[in-house]
Amino acid sequence: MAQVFASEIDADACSTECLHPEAIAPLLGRSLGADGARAVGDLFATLADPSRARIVHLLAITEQDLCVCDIALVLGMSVSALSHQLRFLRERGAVERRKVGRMAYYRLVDDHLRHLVLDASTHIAESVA
Amino acid sequence: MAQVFASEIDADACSTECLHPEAIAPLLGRSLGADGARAVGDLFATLADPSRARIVHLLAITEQDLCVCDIALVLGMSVSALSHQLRFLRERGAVERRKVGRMAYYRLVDDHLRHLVLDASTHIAESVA
DNA sequence: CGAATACTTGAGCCATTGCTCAAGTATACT
DNA sequence: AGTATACTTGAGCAATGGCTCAAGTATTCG
Repeated sequence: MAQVFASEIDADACSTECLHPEAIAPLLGRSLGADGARAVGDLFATLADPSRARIVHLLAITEQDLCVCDIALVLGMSVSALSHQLRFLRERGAVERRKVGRMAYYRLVDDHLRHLVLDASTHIAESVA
Repeated sequence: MAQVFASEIDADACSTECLHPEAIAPLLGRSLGADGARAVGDLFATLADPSRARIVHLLAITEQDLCVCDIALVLGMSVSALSHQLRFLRERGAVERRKVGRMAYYRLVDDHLRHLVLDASTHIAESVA
């Protein structure tokens, strides 16, 4: 298990009195390190933008793959903006492209992302009720 | 269930030929609308920054609440930067503050967020292996 | 009271980001 | 070949975000 540890603590950094050594001692090796935090941040950044959330959600509820033009129509986005975001998603391994003639069909390949976006949207729909 | 629907489709927007009406017809009412997308985006934006991911992760693995100074020490962040992020998290209902004298103790109150960050960090630790 | 501590907050800075616009590539049609 | 279609990409721009720095509040101590 590739646990990512925090960088070593600079114990003299703080002005002593406010610390609770007994509280933080058990946490010292377990906090997210810089690499892990960046990876977690990147994962959630994928869905942190409304446009990408809509794209990923749409692909998550679709059985077949969709061409850029269809996605643009359904979401009401410009083809250019969509293509930029699809590139972003593709570089992060979230979606895959299948080219047929001059069309490009995209589908969601990251199942973790599918569950995240579907859970989140139902969770939000409930809490708004 | 407060399902959020996409804005109505401007069917004439696209230059006809590339569309797959049979593919997009079943999707038309089910895509994430602007409000839902913003809500989903806000949820994931909470964890989309490495610093916030570390803060939320730390509070997620901690039973008791922690004072600002302790968090700053464990994460190696400046107190000011930390306070800004804690304010961000507090305004979104992710964490709560308990004041004792001149200290402020924070704890995670959003269980959805706790599961998200813990699932994500284990998921990432596995995939890095 | 005044000084120190623990935290908060506003201003400003630099980096990032999501978009539009214009141009570019690749495939299909005639 | 030439044009049209489907998508991609780079440049540039306005908006956002996270940080530092400095100042401010509130509580404690002497």
